[in-house]
Amino acid sequence: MSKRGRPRDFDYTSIVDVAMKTFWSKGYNGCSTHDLCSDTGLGKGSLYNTFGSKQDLYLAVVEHYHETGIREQQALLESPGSVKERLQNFLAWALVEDFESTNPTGCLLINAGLERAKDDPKIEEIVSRHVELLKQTMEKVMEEGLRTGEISKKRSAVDLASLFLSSYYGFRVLNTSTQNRTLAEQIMNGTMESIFGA
Amino acid sequence: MSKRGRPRDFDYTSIVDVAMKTFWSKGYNGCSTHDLCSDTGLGKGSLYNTFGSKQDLYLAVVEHYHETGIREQQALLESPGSVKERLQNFLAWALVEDFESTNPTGCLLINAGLERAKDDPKIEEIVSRHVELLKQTMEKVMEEGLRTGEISKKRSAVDLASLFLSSYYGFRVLNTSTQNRTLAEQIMNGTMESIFGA
DNA sequence: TTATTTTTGTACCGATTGTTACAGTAATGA
DNA sequence: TCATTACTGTAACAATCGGTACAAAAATAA
Repeated sequence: MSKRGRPRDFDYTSIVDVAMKTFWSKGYNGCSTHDLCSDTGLGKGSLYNTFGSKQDLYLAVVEHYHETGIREQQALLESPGSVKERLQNFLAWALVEDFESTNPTGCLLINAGLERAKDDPKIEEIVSRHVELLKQTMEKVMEEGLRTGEISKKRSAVDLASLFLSSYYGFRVLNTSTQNRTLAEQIMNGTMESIFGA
Repeated sequence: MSKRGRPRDFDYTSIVDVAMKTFWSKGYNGCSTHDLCSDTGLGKGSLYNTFGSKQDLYLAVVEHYHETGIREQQALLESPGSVKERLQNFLAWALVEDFESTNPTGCLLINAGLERAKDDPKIEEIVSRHVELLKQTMEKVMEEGLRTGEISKKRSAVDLASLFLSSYYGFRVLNTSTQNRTLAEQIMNGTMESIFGA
């Protein structure tokens, strides 16, 4: 007695995934419901029946981006290998995202935070949650580095994580805005040196 | 024989300044020509006769933001006082901008870079130019710090400037997206420690 | 004054905005 | 089969989009 009536002939998550790329490349205000329909292949009826509104769909999209993103980031930061290698890999992954990905350029979460956090508290909540989780993971990595001596002491894990966090987000923004690969590599150098430098 | 005909009864720069705040708080796609007209008090005739198009007005706005911004930033970084004080003041200024300003929150240049650089090469050019100038100024400051010994050596001025640059932009983005003042202060700590820490 | 030039406000343009209404279709449980 | 339920596609909605046309207004140079 659970499901009666015609079942939908598309997969919810696949549609969210397609809509994600549309929002990602055009922005929230920069794309229309027509764009979303033609990209997903859905009619307006199905789209609104399933997601309610453009705003709700965007919410589902950003939530989905957050979930897959934080998993990927945590995997990179908690992988085997030295702390230095892991942080290096993290930045290298971001570099690929910003310069060589088949996905739209940049970080959707940053875009969402800047374009919509002010107008949509739920977006601000997701972004804050993501940042908090990422920062906590970074703190654990820094603690490990301090414990093993990979990071020469004198700084707290919180300070180190905060620095790495902000540098990472600046990295993403500058990559997207200027597409300057030389600068990107200088930032990677500067960031790694600031943590592991003699 | 220079100027004939009815002179406009508004000040060009003042209008750019008002339009700046409209674009700043709503984004390029998020604000309409109607918004711009009602905020500036201009009719559509005057607006289009003077600026040509929404895109052109936005360009003038971003250019204006760049010019006044880079001047302010350079003044902070080249003011008298120790290198440490100057960098501290720079971040403190950004903190005020993001949490206590009467202006719209955040950095218009970042917004412009993320929302429009991909679609408007002229926007990308302004952002790149601004970042390059800011970075050069930071490099000079770092060189001075290294020369005087305020910054304990082993790192190049370029690496130091790149780090400070990315951390600064991440700072702005996180402030705007999460409005988390505790995090902001941790980032300031972490960034300053990474440069001046023992 | 008069001819010229520019600005200004208003009306208007077709296109697009996000959203809804609804008839038609397709699956279900009884 | 049949009543019920849900999904799909199309048409349409008022509102708004960026931009233009144009006549009235206001200033100048002569």
